[in-house]
Amino acid sequence: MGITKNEHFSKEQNDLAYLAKALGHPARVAIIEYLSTQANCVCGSIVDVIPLAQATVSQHLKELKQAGLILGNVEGNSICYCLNIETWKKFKQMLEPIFKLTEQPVCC
Amino acid sequence: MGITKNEHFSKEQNDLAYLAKALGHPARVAIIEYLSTQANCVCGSIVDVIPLAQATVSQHLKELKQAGLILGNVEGNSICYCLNIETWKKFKQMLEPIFKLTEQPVCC
DNA sequence: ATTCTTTATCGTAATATTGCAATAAAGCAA
DNA sequence: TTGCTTTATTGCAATATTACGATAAAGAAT
Repeated sequence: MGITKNEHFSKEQNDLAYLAKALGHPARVAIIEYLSTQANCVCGSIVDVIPLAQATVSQHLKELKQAGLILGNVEGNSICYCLNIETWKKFKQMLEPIFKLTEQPVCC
Repeated sequence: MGITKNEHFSKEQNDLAYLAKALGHPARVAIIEYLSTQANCVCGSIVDVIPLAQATVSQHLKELKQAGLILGNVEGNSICYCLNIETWKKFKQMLEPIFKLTEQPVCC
């Protein structure tokens, strides 16, 4: 059907899935990686860095913003984007219990 | 178009996106969390734990297997699933550079 | 005022995803 | 063998996603 049955799952499960889904496209990974390598917020260069049409990049930025993974501030003519650290902290916390298991010996 | 233009992005970016996408559904998050709370591999109870039809659960398990996030071994009548620790290690390593940034003060 | 730059939105087409009923396949139980 | 249990696969319908051209909106530059 294409529609996800969120209602059967916990808020935490839906939240983690939503963040993971937002990161689940190479263009959005590229945007996040680009932002993470810049010391400050990035104004107006994302469209030049991502090899997709401007409309498509804008759409991906919108999704990342909706998921809370990035922030966008209007700065005169252009828009400055940066990582939303608070959301990334939550993302990290949600994955940590599973990542912890990778430090232990394999069970089977 | 629904089709993703992978070829414009690096293998690393595509790999990370693929893992994130595999986790980008609450049912798949629920499956992973269930497996992560069991001490050993889980044989035949996943269908009872996930509130979706058997065919749908099977489909989600297939996607997780394809992404390498879980392993499935035939055990007589049923199939035993467990987390694929090696892939989770890679997943962790790929996210670590971004997660590291959450430990620093916000830039702007 | 007009033009340029930058980003968002709309409309559309192609493809992917989600979900389930029905059915198949493969082993166990009687 | 016959039936039961468990999981996979097929086929289908409904919805979501991806991508882009065209256009709008808003400020900057001339």
